[in-house]
Amino acid sequence: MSNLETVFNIAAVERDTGLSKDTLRVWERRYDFPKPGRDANGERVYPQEQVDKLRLIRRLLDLGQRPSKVIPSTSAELTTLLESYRATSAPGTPAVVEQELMQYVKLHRSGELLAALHQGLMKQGLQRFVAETIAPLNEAIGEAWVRGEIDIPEEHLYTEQVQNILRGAIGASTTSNGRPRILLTTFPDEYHILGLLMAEATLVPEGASCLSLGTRTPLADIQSAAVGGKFDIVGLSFSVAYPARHAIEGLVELRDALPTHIGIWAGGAALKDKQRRLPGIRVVTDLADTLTALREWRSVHST
Amino acid sequence: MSNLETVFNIAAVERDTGLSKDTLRVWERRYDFPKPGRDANGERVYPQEQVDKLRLIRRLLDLGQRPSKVIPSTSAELTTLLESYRATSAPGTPAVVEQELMQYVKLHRSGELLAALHQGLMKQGLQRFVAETIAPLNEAIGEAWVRGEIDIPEEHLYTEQVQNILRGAIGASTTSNGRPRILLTTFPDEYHILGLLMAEATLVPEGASCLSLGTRTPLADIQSAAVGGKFDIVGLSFSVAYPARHAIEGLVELRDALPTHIGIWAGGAALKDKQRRLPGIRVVTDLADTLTALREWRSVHST
DNA sequence: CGAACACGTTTGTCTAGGACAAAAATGATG
DNA sequence: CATCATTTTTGTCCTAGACAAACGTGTTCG
Repeated sequence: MSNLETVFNIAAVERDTGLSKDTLRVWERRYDFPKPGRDANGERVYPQEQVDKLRLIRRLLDLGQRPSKVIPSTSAELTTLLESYRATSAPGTPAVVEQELMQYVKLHRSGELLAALHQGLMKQGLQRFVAETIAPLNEAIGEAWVRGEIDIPEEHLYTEQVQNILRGAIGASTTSNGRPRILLTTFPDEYHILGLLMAEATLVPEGASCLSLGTRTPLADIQSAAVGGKFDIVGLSFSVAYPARHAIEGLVELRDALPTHIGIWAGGAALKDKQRRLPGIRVVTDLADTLTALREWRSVHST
Repeated sequence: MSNLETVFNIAAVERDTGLSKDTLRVWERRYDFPKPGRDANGERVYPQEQVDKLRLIRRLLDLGQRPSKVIPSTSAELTTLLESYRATSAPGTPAVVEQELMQYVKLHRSGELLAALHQGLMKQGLQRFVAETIAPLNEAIGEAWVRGEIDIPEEHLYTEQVQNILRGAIGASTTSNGRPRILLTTFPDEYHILGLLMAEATLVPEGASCLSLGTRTPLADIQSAAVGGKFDIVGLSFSVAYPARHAIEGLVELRDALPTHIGIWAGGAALKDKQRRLPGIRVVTDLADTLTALREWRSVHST
């Protein structure tokens, strides 16, 4: 049996952590971490543990820490630090159901997971199910991922099951003539689709007609699809891992490329507190705010 | 609206064209194009026309052209070349329904597309719908893409709608205790999911219990998921675009990493005629063959 | 006491050319 | 014709220096 000792090249680490190749190299130069090995060709080879630590660091940077502070710490210290954030922020979200679902993910109980999700959907209805079950669960999964408690296949399994549930429910309640007409997609280097599906699941029951292009649409194509399809709004989703700077640059460029009568809504953790750098763009802070944005649009466009 | 002379920095060009910064710089060195200006800080500044030409080039590369051939040409010549692709490969004579669906894709009639797909599903049942409608349509879409008749957003739109339909239908007929237990996924650099969904839609009605991990699962994770989840079979899907050599290497490595009692099924256009280089792996030629493989497994494992 | 400004530090991205392996094209051989 | 070996093409990685934007800190002023 061959050894599948997991190592990563620099491109893979960029994908997994959201830290650019340039950043990874300059950190190595300045802070002496990460310290990858080299293969026969002199190219960097990152072991699993260093990638894990980089993910922890990335998470702390998103929380406002600075590289020089966190990079020298050990993984254990970083985990403690992350948990201290967790303690301060989470006000009353006990969620027994959430813990149960999380267990199914960790134990690969896909059957039970699907059944429990289905049950939640039936009980709460699509919108509440998404807002009260899926969204918090997403966050819990993200945190567990950073803490190394869950793995890629577990995250894949989770994403697949949620997609199965949400796409089924969206398909059942879809309308094609409602207003506004909303085009949903992501930028080319964003792979995460759950944000889009959650937005669609929130908007469709309100009578908006949503069209999702899935992930990874080039900017020029977003523009031509929006104009050609006579959409009122373009909705973009950014996961935590998406570099805020990229998001802002891309959004500004898109705003410039679209006629002013087409609105842009941008949502996701990467854009928290970035509204002031995004004139002409509606930053959607969470799913409830998505509904607020919808009401705003309708009150402005009612004649 | 945008100011008269819109210019782009290298990061923006990477976003807009999908060509990496490294590639842009090395082309400039080797082919003397693109030839961006420089700002006060000595950094590249790309004018609109060069970005437009880069997009044309990108498109031609996707169609199989090589950089050294196309980069020296003018934009006008490239446009002509692109149009020649449309003219050359005459489309065969696809079925009437198929043509109708294709029209919906081209015209962005997502509502009608979804309705027609739904109707097809109701009329034919899941298995026949997949084999007789979706599979040929997939091929027609692929050909139209090569001919330049459809674009990235149209392909995305198609993929999304088919996913909505198939996931809904699979969810409705899923069983969790059937045999064999099949794990479905793709290798890390394969993004296309429709092959997996079609396989799942074919197998689930036969009473197999399928678990899809979605796309892009690292080899080591496929291995641990297959062993940990006590699966009987691992199913991999490869789209036309997937390099056959990579597929073969990966499959051989996976075969080596899995215990012999776990079967490997590999399907997709990339593996046509490669069976003899893949000992211990069942190459599945099409959807009908998938059912044959299932029957084979059951007759061998019936006690 | 808080806002506004100036200053030093931190940090990410850009630059140049060199190098090399994977992929494609080409030629040779069964 | 198909398979194998060789050459050319092409994308990605390398090093190490530079600099502007973001950030933190200290100072001054209303």
